[in-house]
Amino acid sequence: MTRQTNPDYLNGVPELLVLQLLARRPMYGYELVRAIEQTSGQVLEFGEGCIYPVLHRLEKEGHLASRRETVAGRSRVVYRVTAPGRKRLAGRLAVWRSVVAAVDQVLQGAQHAKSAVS
Amino acid sequence: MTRQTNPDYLNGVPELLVLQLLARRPMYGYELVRAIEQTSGQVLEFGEGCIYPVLHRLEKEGHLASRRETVAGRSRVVYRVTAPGRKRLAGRLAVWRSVVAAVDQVLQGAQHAKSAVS
DNA sequence: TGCCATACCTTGAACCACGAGGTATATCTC
DNA sequence: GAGATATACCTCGTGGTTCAAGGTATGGCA
Repeated sequence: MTRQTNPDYLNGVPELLVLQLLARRPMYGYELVRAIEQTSGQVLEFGEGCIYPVLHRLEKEGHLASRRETVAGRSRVVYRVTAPGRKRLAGRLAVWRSVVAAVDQVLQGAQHAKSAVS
Repeated sequence: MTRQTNPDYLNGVPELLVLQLLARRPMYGYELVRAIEQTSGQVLEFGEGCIYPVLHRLEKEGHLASRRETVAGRSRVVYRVTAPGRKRLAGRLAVWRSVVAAVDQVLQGAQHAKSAVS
């Protein structure tokens, strides 16, 4: 009960951030987990158990492509965004912005959004 | 797969909006569903199957209080926010804003938040 | 040698929005 | 007055997703 751990409001956010970060430059899973953590100032902390499944799913859907790389004896799976992936990113980004705008509208207004007039 | 219906990013949003709308004035369930739909410009469409459970849970937790009302032969359950409810609203609002800020930070920045030089 | 950080992965549980379905009354239409 | 529509309440089952925890393996450091 109570569910006091993490804040929520996060549904779909991992995928959005993964796509955006990878659109900037190819990265590997462990790196992504750290990048999200640091860049958000520790506000967003998606574990590996969240990020890896997202990566695998996106790759299976054709939105990401992966390539194995070995650096200093360590094997990494580096992901990059494909063309369909960029389209998906654009879509998810638009949805995110519209949702945030809609929530803010309900939070603030409510009185003026009724039916134009005033 | 597919899951193309609604955008997501919505986890916990219904509770936030319900608390905020009720903090403005008491309302009943059906009215809340409509209000959210209209005010958000049809972007957010939480069904009754989403709102009613939220209302019941919040009331059970003491964040809402209800009162039966009969208008034109129609029975309504009107909810209002309690003092603990207002505290919860403040908290959820703060979390929402911090999450949105964090997501935007990751979406935009990332290059300057790294660690200076490379 | 032992420990920690890196780097990958899977599994199980919990949660939540959603759709579909169910009841009942008032009003509007034909 | 018969039927459809709108109001108003409610519950249940499903599916997707985040999260915590655990599991494997290698390299660097003390």
